[in-house]
Amino acid sequence: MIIATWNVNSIKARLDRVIAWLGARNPDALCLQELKTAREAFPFQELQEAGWNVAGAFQPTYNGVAVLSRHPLEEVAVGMDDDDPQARLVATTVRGVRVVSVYVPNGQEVGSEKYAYKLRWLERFRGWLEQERARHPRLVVCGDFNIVPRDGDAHDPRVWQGTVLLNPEVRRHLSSLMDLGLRDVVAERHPEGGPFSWWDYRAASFPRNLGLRIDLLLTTPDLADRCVEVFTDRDQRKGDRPSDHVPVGARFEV
DNA sequence: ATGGTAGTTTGACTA
Repeated sequence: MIIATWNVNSIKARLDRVIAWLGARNPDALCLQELKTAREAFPFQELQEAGWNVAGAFQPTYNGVAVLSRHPLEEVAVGMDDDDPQARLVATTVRGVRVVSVYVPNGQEVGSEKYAYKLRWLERFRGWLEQERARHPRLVVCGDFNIVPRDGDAHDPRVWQGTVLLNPEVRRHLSSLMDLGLRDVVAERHPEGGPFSWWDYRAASFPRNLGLRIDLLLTTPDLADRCVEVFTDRDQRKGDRPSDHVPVGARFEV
């Protein structure tokens, strides 16, 4: 079973690329982030015609997350609670695995209102995930965490230290999530750090490989023990109109 | 300290 995550930075701008990638990789589930479109304008028809079911949380212009699969999408949950104005979480069960697609707030700048929202969101997410995990022995949280887990996950940690993406406070929040009994399957196969999943569009960051690993798959131990391969599709940062993130995934023998 | 690019949208915001 292959499960992957990809921050596409607009599904409409990336639709051809996403459909081509789905056909080539044929994952059992793909988690998407930054759809940047209202439900009314989401390309359900194109994806359905290509064979993909969709469970999503939508809002115009910003955020938006989805899970795509050829299999039935069971027990869809949109958002952590009913009064969540930002579309940052969707969960569904695929072939007995609880799949959660998240887009953690970026936080913009330490000390800002957006950073306070990021920390509050992570706090709420921990509470939500604790309950979800209790209900689902096989669970994977996929998404853009906007947190650099280890120094080795940054091209130059000194440059990023103290930013919203890399500081002790956000790392404590990530550890707190993992303390619920979740494992970073990509990190376990790359103890030296990396591979990067995001490069800034600016300043020729990709050709200079000034990247970060911020797109993660956290799984319950049951799945982590069955993980036989992880991948980061770096080629998806190349060519015409790439996202600034690339797909990250894992194959599990279940 | 700032700017560099991209997407949505067509001005300003978010990343």
